[in-house]
Amino acid sequence: MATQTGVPEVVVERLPQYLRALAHLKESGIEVISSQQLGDLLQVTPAQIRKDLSYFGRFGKQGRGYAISNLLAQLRSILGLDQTWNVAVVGIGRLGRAIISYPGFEPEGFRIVCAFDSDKAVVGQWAGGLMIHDFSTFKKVAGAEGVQIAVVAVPAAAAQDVIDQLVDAGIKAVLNYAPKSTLAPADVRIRNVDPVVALQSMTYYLSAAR
Amino acid sequence: MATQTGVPEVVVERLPQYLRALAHLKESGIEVISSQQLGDLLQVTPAQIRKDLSYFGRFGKQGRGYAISNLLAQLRSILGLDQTWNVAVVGIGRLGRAIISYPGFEPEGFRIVCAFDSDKAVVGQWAGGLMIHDFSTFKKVAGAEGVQIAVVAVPAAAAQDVIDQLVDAGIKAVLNYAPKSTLAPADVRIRNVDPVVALQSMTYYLSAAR
DNA sequence: TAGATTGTTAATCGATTAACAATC
DNA sequence: TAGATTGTTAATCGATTAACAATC
Repeated sequence: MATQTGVPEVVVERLPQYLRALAHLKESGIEVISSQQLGDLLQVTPAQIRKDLSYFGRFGKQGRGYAISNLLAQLRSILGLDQTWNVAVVGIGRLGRAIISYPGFEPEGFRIVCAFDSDKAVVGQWAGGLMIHDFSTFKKVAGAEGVQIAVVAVPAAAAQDVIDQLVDAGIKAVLNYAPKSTLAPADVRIRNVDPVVALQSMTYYLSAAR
Repeated sequence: MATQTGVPEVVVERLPQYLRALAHLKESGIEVISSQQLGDLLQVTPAQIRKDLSYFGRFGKQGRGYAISNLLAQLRSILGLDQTWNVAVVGIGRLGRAIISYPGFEPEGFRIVCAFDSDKAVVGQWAGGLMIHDFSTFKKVAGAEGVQIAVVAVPAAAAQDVIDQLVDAGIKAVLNYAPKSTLAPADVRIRNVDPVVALQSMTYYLSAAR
């Protein structure tokens, strides 16, 4: 039995970029695109696009390129975006409320179905149409709501503890807005959204002539 | 003359992570740390930490490790964080206002000094203590304010046009919140903050058993 | 001094790119 | 058919890791 190496994570992370560009092209009425043209658009080499796609199947036609509608559907299916995902938001402060109100999730199939906080003064209130639950009830409430993904928007000092409890409740995917690098078991995916860290690596290039 | 290869970008992007962990350790009163201990904390190999740091200098002591205060100061200096950076926010909708009000930038040395929008109904209003300028006046106003970094929070459809104009005004670093991959000259750094893209690569691992 | 840990070189690993036969 | 472009293999490139002499 051959060892299943799997698809490199860096490849999986590029697929949503392809998806977005293709969706945009489709809206413009374009029906077919070559790896060369898509590469020009995204500033990656055509070889990389073809190699990336080849991990998953053969989606193109020689001499012609890729049918955009078909490739879109294939990528959506590969990424698991042909279904709706139920999301819980933990930490309903200023940032958590902005996340709940952000209109960009729902059209992409991410439905925020419940909200949690551990501050008794906030629990029981409503935010963006959702009742705020006590975080200590996460496992029960999130389980009942079929939550598969958690968004963490708590203060840095609380982030690790919250993530430990999410892991304990069986959550396997966390979008972390807390400015803290956190640890989780290898089978739990964490993506950090951290504008300050993003800025801090750009200033390196702004300082002096580099 | 040897070709100056420069520091790999992936190394520069790890430095803020080191910085954050070290700042946290310092607050806990810890004064010295080995690459082994820091690696355990961040889940990277000690060899990687030593190699990364070696691009910039020799900051440790054999047999002992790194003096945290000193390493922090060195990293801050390397990243250009021993100065304040002036930031402009472009696009003052719901998201732009949340960014202006986000309390995490100022303590890290990123000062939001001006705000822009191109909607005449919004220009002239105030948001978070800043008057909203017409984006057509960006070059003049941002120049006068000494802006070095722009944050883009406009709709996807407007993002490329806005970034073109920022580049034209001499901006070399853009933090892009618009859900769109954008192009810019090689000497202009762009970092994308895009929670939907982050979610879309996690769902791959959630679908089926991978 | 003995023990620990750095800084750096060399080996390994994995990702990207180039090249081209297959084929639309 | 001639031209274009895929899918895939092999070559290249670059990043990570292991190993260890130097040295605190």
